[in-house]
Amino acid sequence: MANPLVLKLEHGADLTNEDRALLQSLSGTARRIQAHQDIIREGERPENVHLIMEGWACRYKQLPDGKRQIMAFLVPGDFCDLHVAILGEMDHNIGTAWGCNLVAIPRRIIDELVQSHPRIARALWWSTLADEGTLREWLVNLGQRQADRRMAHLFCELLVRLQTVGCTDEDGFEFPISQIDLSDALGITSVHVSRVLKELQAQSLVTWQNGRLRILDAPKLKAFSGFNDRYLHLTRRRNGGAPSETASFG
Amino acid sequence: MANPLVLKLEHGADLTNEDRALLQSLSGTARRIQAHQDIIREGERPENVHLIMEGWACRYKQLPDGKRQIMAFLVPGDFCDLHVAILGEMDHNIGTAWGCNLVAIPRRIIDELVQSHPRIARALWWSTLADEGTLREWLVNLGQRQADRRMAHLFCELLVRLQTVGCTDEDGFEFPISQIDLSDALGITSVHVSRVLKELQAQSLVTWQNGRLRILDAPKLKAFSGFNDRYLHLTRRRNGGAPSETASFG
DNA sequence: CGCGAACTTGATATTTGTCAACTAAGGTGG
DNA sequence: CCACCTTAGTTGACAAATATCAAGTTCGCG
Repeated sequence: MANPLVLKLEHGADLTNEDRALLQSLSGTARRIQAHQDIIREGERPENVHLIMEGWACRYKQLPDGKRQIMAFLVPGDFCDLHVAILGEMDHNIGTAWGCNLVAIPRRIIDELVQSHPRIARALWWSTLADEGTLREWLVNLGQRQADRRMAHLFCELLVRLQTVGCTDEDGFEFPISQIDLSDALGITSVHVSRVLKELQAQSLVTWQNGRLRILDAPKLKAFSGFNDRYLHLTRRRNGGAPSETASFG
Repeated sequence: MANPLVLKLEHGADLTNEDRALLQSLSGTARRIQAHQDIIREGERPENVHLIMEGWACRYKQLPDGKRQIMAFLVPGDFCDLHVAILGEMDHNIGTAWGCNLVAIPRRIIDELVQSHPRIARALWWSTLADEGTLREWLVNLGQRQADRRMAHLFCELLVRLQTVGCTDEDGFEFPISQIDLSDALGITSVHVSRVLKELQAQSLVTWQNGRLRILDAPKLKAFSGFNDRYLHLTRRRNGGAPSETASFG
């Protein structure tokens, strides 16, 4: 099976075969992490860069009163903490939402790779900037859409992202997280998740059984939620600019 | 008066005097933009990098049904579109929330600066990553806090950010935006903004008159909203790492 | 002076949260 | 293999937060 990291980063830069081989070699020895474990905590300065190879993780913050907000779901091919070194320390936690295979890559390896391979450098920055775009869309989702559209929008996003890394089949994907996790991502209560979900299923938009989400009518679901995948920046548009552009920020 | 860009970027890297002089020279010829004008629109690929020197701008997305979500307020020292080149095109709009002085810097200039001055490169990436941290906190704000805390939290953030660039006086700052803009940032209606604001004023936390926001009791406001400025990454914590760290991603 | 945009206020509607009881499913020890 | 326990999910009744609608009010500005 193709490597999710390579599949993803193809969207961020024009990789060479050498680039691909190097990226693939990063994902050598994944280790298994159980569900609901923290991978990195707020305040830490991780020495390794963590890459998801399989399963689900999430970025989250926990408030003093116990409330929790999930700020991103991390799927295969996603980095947890690529550029923390520049910020100093983590300002949020990353935990598994379900069992997860992940690779810990020494920062030094990434640094070297980036210094000698400008396309990889660019692709990695692209992935960070695309994450930021996703975050912006989540903000719109929480701020402007009501619960049913909000949930539908998230499902659309996950479908597209998982398609990109080859983790879907024709009508859906493995989605083994709990309704409680989902409620923390959507900013609603788990009781309300249960009701809204029932509603989406009643409208024949999705089904979610045995940890598997089926998208019954993707176009309808996208229309319903106002989903447009532009913010994911998956379609590389030719950059007329000087060749320096690839190198300048790498 | 000190340059807001320099004041801000000091927090992102250990700048030399040469770095400071170069950054300062960027902000040469600001031009004035009226209130409620777009600076850059979704889908565009700006040729210049835009830097706010004075006034207020915001990132926002507009939904087909007319709803608008503001995703960030941009204040002096903030870039609008530093790294768009890597993403290809803007996935959101940037507009003035009020009159604004801004500088348009040719991308080539930035590219050259970054290639020859690693600390500046690092500081610019730092600013982008710190923006991302801010976005995450906004997500928590929208997802988990109710309207009064949410508004208070935003006020705290703006206070700290404006202090950083020398745009506050002892008890507040110029805040000439409309309640409608504020409502689009907080994800509530402007009617509700009016009510919540009245409440905050009744609690003697703030006053907002004649386009000027006074923070009457900052510690109380921070406690009330659960504000902690860690996510802004303004306090540089020493990075034990190898010197390569400054250069690796620059 | 009068217009229009922003803001305020009250009445009411809608969405979502809270609480509590119940059901279903998975794991563990006897 | 069953009794029991725990956790997740469901459902209904009710409460709280916020939205909507509509009618003022204020204020800058032509």
